[in-house]
Amino acid sequence: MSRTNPSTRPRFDSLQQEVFLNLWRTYDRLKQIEDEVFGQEGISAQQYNALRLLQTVHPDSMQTLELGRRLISRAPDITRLLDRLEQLGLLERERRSDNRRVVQVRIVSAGVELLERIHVAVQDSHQRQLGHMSESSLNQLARLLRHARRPHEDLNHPSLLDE
Amino acid sequence: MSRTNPSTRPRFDSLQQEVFLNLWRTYDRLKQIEDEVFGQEGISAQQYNALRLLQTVHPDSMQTLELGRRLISRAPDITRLLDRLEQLGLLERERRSDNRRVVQVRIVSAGVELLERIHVAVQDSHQRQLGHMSESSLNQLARLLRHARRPHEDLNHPSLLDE
DNA sequence: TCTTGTTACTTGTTTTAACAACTATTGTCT
DNA sequence: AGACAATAGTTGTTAAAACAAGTAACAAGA
Repeated sequence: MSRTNPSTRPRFDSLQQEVFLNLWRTYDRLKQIEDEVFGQEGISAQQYNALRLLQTVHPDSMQTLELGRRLISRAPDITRLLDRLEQLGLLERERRSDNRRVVQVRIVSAGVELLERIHVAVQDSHQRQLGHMSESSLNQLARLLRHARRPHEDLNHPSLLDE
Repeated sequence: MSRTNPSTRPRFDSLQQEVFLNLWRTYDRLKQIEDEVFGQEGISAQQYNALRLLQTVHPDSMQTLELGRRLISRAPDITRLLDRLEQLGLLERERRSDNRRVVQVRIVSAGVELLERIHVAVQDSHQRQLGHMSESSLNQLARLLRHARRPHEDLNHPSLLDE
């Protein structure tokens, strides 16, 4: 509880709590902005993220849990997330014959087209979210965020966000 | 798209996107840590937050939508959030006689006791989340997070996080 | 080859979240 | 006073998240 000057922060129990609450609120506010874009296409940010990952390996496929691990946000419900995208005709799944436990997931043309269709709107939303910050502030913020979560990342399965 | 050196970030469409994804992932990882604490008491972080706000005015009450506006994360479903806390016997609600549209919410003793009971565990979780960062890094991070969301805050209804 | 264990999902169930539509009250304008 | 708008919640409905338990397929050792 290294508070050198309590009078400046009377409403938090600790500096760590203050930072976490700021993180939570900032995420919530910024998320709302990009959710407007995804809402218009009828998908969620998490679903978009899954499609993006599949696009990086297209026309190859990726196995279900591997995809789940690489998502920005953890997804214990990866099966049904993919169910919905499959029902929308955005991807296809196939059980692998050499190991029938594994299900391979592949984005299909309608999925690629959706990504292309909303690409500009997504970029616009990121500008609206953070376009008011300088490049150096953004780099600094990214660095601090990575530092904040580093001890909590699974080193065996780093996300594409980790350096 | 002020990317001076694209080769260092080949996997993002923009610096703004990179920062937002880092924010999302960091929030997700840190949230998981404190959710363990709340899970043991059977409440959510958002519910805990509502109780905390009510505690700040205890033994006075606060009206429903005012409480909803002050939550860290927006809560369009504030009615049912309060329903659950009321069913747990942690708060009480009363329709105001001088304006029967308004419902006043007040934390009751069981709610205060719950907050006292888990206070230490919550503080511990914040230490586990961010205890590895220096005080100056934490202050810098808090400052950048406030800067990031400033244009998106409702100036008419600032949260207690805003300076 | 027959357990026993591990892996890779699936399913069931319960909470939450999000959005829209709806009700009850009060305020305002004529 | 009556009409109309605005306020403060509530309810209905659907989608998504979280957690636990269950199933099928493969792996490894006795």
